[in-house]
Amino acid sequence: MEADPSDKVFKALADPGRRLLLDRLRAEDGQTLRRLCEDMGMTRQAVAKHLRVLEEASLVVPIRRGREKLHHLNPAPIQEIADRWIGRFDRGRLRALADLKAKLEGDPDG
Amino acid sequence: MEADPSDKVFKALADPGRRLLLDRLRAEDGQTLRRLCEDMGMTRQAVAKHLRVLEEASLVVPIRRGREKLHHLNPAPIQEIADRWIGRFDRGRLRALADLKAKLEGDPDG
DNA sequence: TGATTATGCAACCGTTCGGTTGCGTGTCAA
DNA sequence: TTGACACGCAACCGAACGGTTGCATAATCA
Repeated sequence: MEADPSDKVFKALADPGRRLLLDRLRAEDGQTLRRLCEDMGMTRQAVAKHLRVLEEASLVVPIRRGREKLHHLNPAPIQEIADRWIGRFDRGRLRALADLKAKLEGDPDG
Repeated sequence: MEADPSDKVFKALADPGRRLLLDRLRAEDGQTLRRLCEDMGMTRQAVAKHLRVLEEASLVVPIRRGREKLHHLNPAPIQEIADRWIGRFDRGRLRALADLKAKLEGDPDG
């Protein structure tokens, strides 16, 4: 039902825990699940679920190394969103905000 | 519990319907609720709920005009995310993707 | 005034989400 | 070979989500 491929990325980014995981992988790439569980305040299985969501959004690429699974960050989908989607709201439109503020202040009854 | 002010923005962007509403407001700013309901495939109340989420994320600013409510797009929070958060995953890191691909291809067993 | 229009409010409902517990499987090391 | 370690799988649970229906309220117009 959902054709937009970037939808998974948006949904994956919607959770603060998952954003934290991305931050941690950015700080140190290729960490193991056990390692990523530290200071997350939740069980290993919960973290594994979050990582799975990130994997399905292609934000994290897992590499099996013997009995452990190294998680690698893939920033490409985020850049894609920044370029394709957020780029639409370019800085030129930010001028509209000033206009809006002026309108709000000059027309207090709404 | 959630201190991050940008969390609401991420969550608001997580729904494709809400992203569509932002797109429509980008195409034509200051639309009424009734207008925004057209071709959304859901009831007015559902659209109103989505708009409320966008308002609480400061992505949409409503202005009452008599009995109707004009919805104005505020791209600032999106730019904020693009600058503050997505900016961390700068293009320099995209080189890591090539390295990762090489690693995956050169080490097929994972 | 009275009908119509634009919106708000609230209860309700099925599904998804974030998290847990419990158990199974494969890998490494003594 | 045995035990510990890293991980996967699945059932379960409460809360949040996306959407509906029904009714109330305020502004406009004939």
